[in-house]
Amino acid sequence: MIPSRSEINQLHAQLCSALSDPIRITILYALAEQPLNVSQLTEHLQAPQSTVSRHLGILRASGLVTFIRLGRQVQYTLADQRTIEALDTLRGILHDRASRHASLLEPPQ
Amino acid sequence: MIPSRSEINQLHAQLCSALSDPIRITILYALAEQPLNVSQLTEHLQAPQSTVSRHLGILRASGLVTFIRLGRQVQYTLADQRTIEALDTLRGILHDRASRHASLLEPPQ
DNA sequence: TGGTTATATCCGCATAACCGGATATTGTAA
DNA sequence: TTACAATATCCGGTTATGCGGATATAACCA
Repeated sequence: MIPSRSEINQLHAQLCSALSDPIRITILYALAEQPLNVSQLTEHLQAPQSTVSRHLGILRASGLVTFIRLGRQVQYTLADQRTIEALDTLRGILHDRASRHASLLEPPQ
Repeated sequence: MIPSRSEINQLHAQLCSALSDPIRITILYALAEQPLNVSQLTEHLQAPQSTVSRHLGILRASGLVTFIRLGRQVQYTLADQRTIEALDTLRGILHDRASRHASLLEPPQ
């Protein structure tokens, strides 16, 4: 069954919406450095454990992270480095936007 | 004023959430080909005009598109080609996921 | 088994996002 | 001006998303 263009856009949008939360973005960048378990992420994010777990559930459901149980911890791993690539590309847009605004405040050379 | 990391992530998430709708994704890919006015987009999307206009408003607010009035039309343009770059990167993830699933259904070589 | 730790899920509530018909606004041309 | 075309905004209703305390589940240890 070949997915229609609109079905692809639907999935594409779902993937983007998994990225559209500051906590989830923070989690993804943290996991890009190294796999981490829920306690470590909770510590790093300074957010309630249930909140972190909920966001991890969303990232899991979207396939952006994988996890394995290690004893009583659950360790999460970034599933695909391209996620960071895409986030970095978008961050580049923000960066340029910011520096353009900043330059308006500077005196002309 | 240097934005904090969490402020950046907030903006980053806002940018992603502008991408997290199938209609807006379709609009962005269409504008990547050429600038289009609202009527042309409405025709292309086969959606109510008010819906298209609302989505364009969101893309405008997020800075992903720009527009100029040409007579009584308003022509929209993709603001930054990197938007498509990021979308394509994410689409690559989807693509690989799909072909991985598909290969499970194929008989082994 | 009983207790403790790590994580996930539940729940009620608050906020945000989407939809599309109806209406307002803006521009053009007769 | 009046009429029409193109676009934006309003409105009310529905659905999705986020929050975090409380609770359930799973694994480990004594």
